[in-house]
Amino acid sequence: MMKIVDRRAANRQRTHEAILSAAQELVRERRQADFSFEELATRADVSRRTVFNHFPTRDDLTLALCNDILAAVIEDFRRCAMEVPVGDSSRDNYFDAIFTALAATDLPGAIRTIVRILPENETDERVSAIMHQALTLLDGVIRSETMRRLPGTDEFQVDLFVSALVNGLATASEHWLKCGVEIDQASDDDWQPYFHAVITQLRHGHLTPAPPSTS
Amino acid sequence: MMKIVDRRAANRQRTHEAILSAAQELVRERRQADFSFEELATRADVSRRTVFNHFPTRDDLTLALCNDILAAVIEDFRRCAMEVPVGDSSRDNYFDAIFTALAATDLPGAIRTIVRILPENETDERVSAIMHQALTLLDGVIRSETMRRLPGTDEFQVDLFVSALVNGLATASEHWLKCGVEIDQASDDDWQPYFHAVITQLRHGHLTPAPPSTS
DNA sequence: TACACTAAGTGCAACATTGCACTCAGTGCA
DNA sequence: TGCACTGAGTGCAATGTTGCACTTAGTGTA
Repeated sequence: MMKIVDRRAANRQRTHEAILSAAQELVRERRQADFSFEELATRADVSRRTVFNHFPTRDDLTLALCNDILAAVIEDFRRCAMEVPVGDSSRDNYFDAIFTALAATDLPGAIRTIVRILPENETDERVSAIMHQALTLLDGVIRSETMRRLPGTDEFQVDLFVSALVNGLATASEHWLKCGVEIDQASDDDWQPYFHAVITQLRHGHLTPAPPSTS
Repeated sequence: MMKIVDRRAANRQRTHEAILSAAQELVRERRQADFSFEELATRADVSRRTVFNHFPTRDDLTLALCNDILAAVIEDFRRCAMEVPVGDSSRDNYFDAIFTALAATDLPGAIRTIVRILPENETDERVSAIMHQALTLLDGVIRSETMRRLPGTDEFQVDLFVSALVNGLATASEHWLKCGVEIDQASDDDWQPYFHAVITQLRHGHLTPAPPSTS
């Protein structure tokens, strides 16, 4: 058993994760984030005061939860990307790999969950901003995978692509939310046209006519 | 999930128990108490300073360990006593029940363990005192069982019996330790004559000739 | 509409753990 | 025999958790 170098930091981290883990558990059971901080504290086996110490406002907790949800997607992406052979460093090959890995994650599930945990009276702008911020967490992992598959690519080019992909996904999620289908009842299939539109535009550029309408 | 009224007390208790539990684990693995406080802390997942906060000296820890070992015997006794029907409130019936429950505990194992965890250079007097103190923990449980099986018995009579039994066991353990057999290698059968001597004397009194020699 | 209740949020002090540096005693080795 | 090392033990301050009391905002009900 390894001796822990900084037990204080480790304990604090453990408490932090226990709170987040408990919150996720409650969201899973409730289908929304309607638990009280008291309830969360009990579930996490810490005091209510401690929950506030770690998450000064409910907003802070909500954002952290969103990040956690995306972290799971990132982990999925990483694992799936590892299972796709590197190939011949062609752009086509690379696009296939990235989109295959992305498609294999539960990104639609994550989007649904994020919507569910936001307060019901949240403004569209606020929902959109949070979704964008969460999706930008994909930035790093996609950048890494890009460097791995297309070594030597100009950094600016990489940034352009990654940025276009991440923002494309954010935009797609926005349109999905506005499509009129109750997001909580939406299936993964409902998300596919939006996802497909993003990857098609990225492959062929914006001079190519848009794919068939998503509605 | 019940809300904990005093989380501080509960957490402190949990830490205390984690340390004791870890110590027991190390004793079980090592066959003696030769672990460092550092090692104990790591096993208990607390800091070394915390171990000292809970057990200011190694002696304090040793005594607490002895108590823990006897607590297990007490729990055994309680469980076994529950399985023996109350009967007719006769003295004979009562003696049978108490001695049956006692015999079903791992009292010899507890004695062996206690000896093992004491420092090798501990004096006979010290070993004896610790053993006595530990065995007196049986006092309460035997008293309760006596009141349950012989309701209305004079309290003085109860005290006489309980005291005679507990001190008899302590004396028996002392003689067992002095019998020349390496206690660590002793079997439960080696203990039986000593145990038997105690219960016989308690049943019939000291005017009856002593049972056959224990050596 | 006023009041009671609930829950988020806040300030502050008590408490328990932790880190760190140190002393002291015992042990082993050159 | 002196020195280096190890582990028990100690003092003290930093850190994180906890308890408690309070404020504020929102909600429901008589």
